[in-house]
Amino acid sequence: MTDPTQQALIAARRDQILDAAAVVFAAKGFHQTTIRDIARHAGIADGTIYNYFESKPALLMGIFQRMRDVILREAESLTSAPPAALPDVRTFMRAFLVPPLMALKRDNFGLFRIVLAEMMVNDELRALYQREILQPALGVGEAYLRAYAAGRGLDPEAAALTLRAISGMILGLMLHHIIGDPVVEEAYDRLPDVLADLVISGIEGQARVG
Amino acid sequence: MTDPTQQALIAARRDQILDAAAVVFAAKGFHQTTIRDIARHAGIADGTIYNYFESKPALLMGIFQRMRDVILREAESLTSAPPAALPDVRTFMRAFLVPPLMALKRDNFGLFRIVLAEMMVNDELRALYQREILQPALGVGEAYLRAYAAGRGLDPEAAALTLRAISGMILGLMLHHIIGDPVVEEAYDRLPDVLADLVISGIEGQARVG
Amino acid sequence: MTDPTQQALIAARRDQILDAAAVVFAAKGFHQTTIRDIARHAGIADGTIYNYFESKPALLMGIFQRMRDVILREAESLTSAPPAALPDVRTFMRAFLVPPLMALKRDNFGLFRIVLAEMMVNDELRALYQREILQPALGVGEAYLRAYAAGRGLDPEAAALTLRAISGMILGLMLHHIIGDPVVEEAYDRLPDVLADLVISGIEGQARVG
Amino acid sequence: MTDPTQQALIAARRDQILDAAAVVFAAKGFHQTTIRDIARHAGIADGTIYNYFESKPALLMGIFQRMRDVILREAESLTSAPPAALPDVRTFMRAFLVPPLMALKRDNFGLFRIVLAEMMVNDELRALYQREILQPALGVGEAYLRAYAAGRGLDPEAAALTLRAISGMILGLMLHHIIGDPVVEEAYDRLPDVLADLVISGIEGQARVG
DNA sequence: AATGAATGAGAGTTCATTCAT
DNA sequence: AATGAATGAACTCTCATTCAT
Repeated sequence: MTDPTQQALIAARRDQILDAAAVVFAAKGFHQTTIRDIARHAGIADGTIYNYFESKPALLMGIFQRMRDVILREAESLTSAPPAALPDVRTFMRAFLVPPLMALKRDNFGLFRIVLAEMMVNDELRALYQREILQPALGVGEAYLRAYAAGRGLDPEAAALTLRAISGMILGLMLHHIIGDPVVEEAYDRLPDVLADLVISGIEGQARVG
Repeated sequence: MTDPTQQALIAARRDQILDAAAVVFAAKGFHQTTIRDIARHAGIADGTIYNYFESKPALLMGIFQRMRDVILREAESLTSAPPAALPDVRTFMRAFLVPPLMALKRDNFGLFRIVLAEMMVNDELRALYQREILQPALGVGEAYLRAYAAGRGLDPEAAALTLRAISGMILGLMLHHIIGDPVVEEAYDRLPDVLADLVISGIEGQARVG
Repeated sequence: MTDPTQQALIAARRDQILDAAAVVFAAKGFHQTTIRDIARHAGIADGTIYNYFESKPALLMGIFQRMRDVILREAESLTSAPPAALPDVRTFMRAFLVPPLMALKRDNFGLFRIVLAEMMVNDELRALYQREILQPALGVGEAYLRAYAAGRGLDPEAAALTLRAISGMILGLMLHHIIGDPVVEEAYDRLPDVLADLVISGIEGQARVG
Repeated sequence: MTDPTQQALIAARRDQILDAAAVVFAAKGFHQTTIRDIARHAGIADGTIYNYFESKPALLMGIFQRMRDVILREAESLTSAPPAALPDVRTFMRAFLVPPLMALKRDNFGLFRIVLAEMMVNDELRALYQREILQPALGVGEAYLRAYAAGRGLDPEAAALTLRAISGMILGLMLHHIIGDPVVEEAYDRLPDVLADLVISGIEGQARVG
């Protein structure tokens, strides 16, 4: 049961199945994909999938949890960095903007599209995203922004909402890309810089305006 | 065939069906909704729906096209206003931000959720949104922003991307609301103001930075 | 909804399906029968069955309820007879024995076999049989036996158990037939007489013994 | 191959599996039970079962054959008793009635329920029961009854049918218990006496009537 | 034009059985 | 001999769509 070789085999098979599911889901969408599609793509029998996953939705959850694990691991290396002093705004902003934008680009937007679509309709998935990805990410950002605001005499209460605006901007631009806006598609790689400029100016502007 | 009474009757029936479909889709999602659900909710027979719509996806397209018509009509009143002089930034920004944010709030985010979800997966719907809603809206904004940039000696080439950032911010914050971020839920009505501040400062900042 | 023609059509279709189900169940058993078997035998599509019945077990319940209705109708003609005086023992005994023995013979034991088999395993079916067939039948018999015992100075408390013995005898002999005991098969038609003799002597014997 | 230690091991494993199968079948029914259920309950692997039994139905046959062996062994001690003189009727009747009634009570009616259910549908099982249990038991009884009838000047031809009536009564009362008749449940232990009384009177009555 | 019963392809899932280890 | 992962045929049930009335 705790035989490490067995564990590895099981994990490998799970991964094999999730890999296949991810590819097919990304290509055809969750509802358009059949279990048989996934099994064929993984080179296994239909029934085998059910030795590793409860149901078809469980496959999506499995994919999502793998995504989350990757993100968390990346985030850790970010957070665990020496928090000696606050990094300067631009450094922080880029550290906040780059990972999600690039993570998405890496998998070609395919999976995110599917997960996002299903999230609109699947309460469990939505709650999971909200709890395990969105809130933690916002938490890190909010802590920095509050500290920054405090040091500049800005209204720290605005931090939470400003952060949502920034995070929303990221999310929204990824959506633009998915939807197929050619401008965003073409300039996607320049987004971190452009956004950082815009946001930093925006925040500093709040100082003058506030 | 072109009997106006007939036409009106047909239009009324189509609306009745789309109304029912909108309610049920919003409540249960597109795939979870059956034609029977919609027929029952509209108080008609299943088969009748097929006298007015080709298929189940066609219902979603129908809903979407009605949404588009409403939006276009609203936009018209905006654009057709005397373009004598450029409005000031804040006025324009609010005119750009408020309609989508409020349109969504009006229908309780239900339909947008469904349309968005299906857009991720349905090429036709995605193209339609891109072509008939997103690009026109961006076009209006971009025209203003270019003019504004020109008048201020800013880089007009940045306008397109900046506008996407703004538009993405709107989209992303609506997503935040749908996903259930409590901060956005609570402060939703203040978003236009906060965003306008942020964006205006951001743009003006670009002037200094650039 | 209450259109009598519609009602008749629906009832006819239900009957058509139950007829087919009864034939196939009797031939192959409940679990060995597929919905497709039944549909084919009824000359309809698989899906049509589900317009009239919730599920496969519901078909068995439907069959059972029809059986019950037939039995009740027969029993009514028995009970509603002028209860002026108690019939003599032999008359009553035969009236008690003949209907179940003959009802079974009529349908060739096939359905009873299936219903009995499923009753062993299906709580709902068992409860229904117990409540709607067994107990009512026993009730009628017990009333007579108590009256008879009272009139003869016998222990009326023994009536309940004696009646179960008689009823059990009927059930058991039907089982013998189903199992294929050649003696019972051959003499099945003489059973009412033989049993009546045995039982009457047995009861009267209780008088002397008691 | 004929290594006695091996043989014993194999027999032990077979018994272990049948024990598990008996428990699970009794609890959930034959069709509701999976091979995995049985394997888990026996603490072995699914595949191991197939080293000892051909198929799932073969497990039921195995259980049944063990039941038969027990019954035969019990019957032997009955039959092998000094057949010097005929026992008196009451003694014989109780010897005929008690074993099946008590055997059933012992295993809580669970297995019998399942075996009976499957017997209705499984020809092989039915034939086995008929050939190896029912007919032998009836044979013993019939021999006695014929001798008894001969000694009393009764019609020996009635013996066969009368015996079926008695045997049927036993079977039927066990069914009543399984179906859940509260009267039979409560008085189950008194059945041998009540039945013996009824039957003896019945038989003797035949003498007077005949 | 409206109906809704009929259709049947196709879905997700189960599980008896096999067989490489 | 024991294992249990893999298999895939077969199942029940759903539902978009059709069409005779």
